Amino acid sequence: MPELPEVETIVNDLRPRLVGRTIQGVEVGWPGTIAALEPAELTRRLVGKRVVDIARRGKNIIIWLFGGEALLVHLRMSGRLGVAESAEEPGRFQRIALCLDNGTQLRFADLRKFGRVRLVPAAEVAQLDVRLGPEPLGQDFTPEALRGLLGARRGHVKPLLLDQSFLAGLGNIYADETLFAAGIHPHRIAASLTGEEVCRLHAALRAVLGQGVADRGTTFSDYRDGYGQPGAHQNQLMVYRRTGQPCRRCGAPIERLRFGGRGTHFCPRCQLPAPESS
DNA sequence: CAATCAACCTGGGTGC
DNA sequence: TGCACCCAGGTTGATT
Repeated sequence: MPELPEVETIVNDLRPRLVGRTIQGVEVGWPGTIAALEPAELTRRLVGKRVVDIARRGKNIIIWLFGGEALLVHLRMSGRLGVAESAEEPGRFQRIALCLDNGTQLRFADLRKFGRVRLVPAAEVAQLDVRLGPEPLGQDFTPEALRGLLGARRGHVKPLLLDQSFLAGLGNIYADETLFAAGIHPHRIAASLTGEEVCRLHAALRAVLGQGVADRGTTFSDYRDGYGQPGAHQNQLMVYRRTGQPCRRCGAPIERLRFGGRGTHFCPRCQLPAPESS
């Protein structure tokens, strides 16, 4: 499900209902979600801890606890995170619930069980900045910065946009939509982009991700915001999962390619391949 | 460095 | 209804 705009929406939704709350209990529905940690051990270390902040880095959700540790949440494909009244039915796919001191619960649900909730020291949160590329909506992410990143790369631009160590937060939907908005064919070699194309790509990243946030994310099936509501950006998509349908700009049928197992959607007329490349 | 593939999981959709 | 596929917002590690 969740790429940068979805995770950003969830974090902003949760902040006012989570910060300042103290954890009073932990319910583990599926131990795989907390990986190596025993449920009893997690409970022991969480009960009594107060949430002091919540933040996003790439697609990671960082729930800061008093004392310096943090819960690092990754939603992967089908994870959901929200606050609900304790009295509400848990739902079939609930994996973890943190009981809070005001009668609500922070609930993590995940149909496919790929998502993870890990209790980590501050040093491990800091490691995110080593592992991940820059934030595409950040102040220091300038067209020049993007040009510098692309210049050394000989690979195709589409899979590069999905590489979290290259740029943090893009997933399959927004990568395809960004390349359409920039008018760049997904098969182009990154280092071959002209200065003008790099500027268009930079502007497209900002515009597409910004609109995704403004629309509160893209919902196909699993994604819900912090209140359990679907997003609205699925109505704005130009190419993603529109194979065979007419391009909303030029009318040509949208085509689909595959890069390392990931479906890639593009308009063959609005996103021309490089003249000499194949 | 670049690319592919298998794993990790469950469910929806389609064609026979 | 059943069954056999293919598809899916992600990441990691092995392999070539």
